Amino acid sequence: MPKLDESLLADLPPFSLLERSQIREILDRAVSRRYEEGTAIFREGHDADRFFLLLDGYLRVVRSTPGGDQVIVLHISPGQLFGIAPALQRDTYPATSIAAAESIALSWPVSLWSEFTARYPGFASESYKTLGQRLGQIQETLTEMATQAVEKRVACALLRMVNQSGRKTGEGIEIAFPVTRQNISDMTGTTLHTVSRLLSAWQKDGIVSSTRKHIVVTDPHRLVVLSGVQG
DNA sequence: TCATTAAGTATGC
DNA sequence: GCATACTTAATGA
Repeated sequence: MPKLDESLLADLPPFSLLERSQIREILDRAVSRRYEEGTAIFREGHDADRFFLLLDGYLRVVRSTPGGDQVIVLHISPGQLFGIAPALQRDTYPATSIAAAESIALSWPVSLWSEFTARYPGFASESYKTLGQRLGQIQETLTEMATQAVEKRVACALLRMVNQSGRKTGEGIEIAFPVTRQNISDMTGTTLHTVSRLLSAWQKDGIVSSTRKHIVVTDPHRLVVLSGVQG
């Protein structure tokens, strides 16, 4: 187990109000683990015995329908808590978390949740704040799915990933983790064929540039226009 | 407008 | 060289 430094947590919202010594206590009780791309950190319906913090990498949060197809509910970026079933009064995980890229996460036993929220100022409020933000985002994409045409949904999905993980390159802003057409169709409720056609067309128009599992948005503004922000 | 089917090419371990 | 990712056209709801 590598030695963990306090500076890992000091700047993250759930810990930003804490003393150095408090962060040390929290870190001393954490387990750090690395996850290969494609690995599940935990699965929907399983016993929620731990909660997690993503230090590095990206996660897909996935729910499976009875029919067998899966829906990508949201993505987790570094610095975010996840698998916080105890905050939802649940004893099983409501969704599956998969490493979209190689990732590193800390985790603690759920038994520590009540202790953390009680002892550390700001931990609880920050946790519920991120939960609230996630709920809002899910509701937004839900109404988007119900009301918008496929092209707009795919444009929105790309923009969301860019906003969450985008890094600037020479040609534009690239999505920082591997994404397939299938992944995007799982986020937008369409087929990989439709996503492929849209991306091909946008590439021809100079809006995006993509290779296998890798997408760069070369003209974010036009993608925003396609996403149908009203105006 | 979009899913489905089907049949192909490209890419990377 | 095989599995996986991706492309494209045709058809029909």
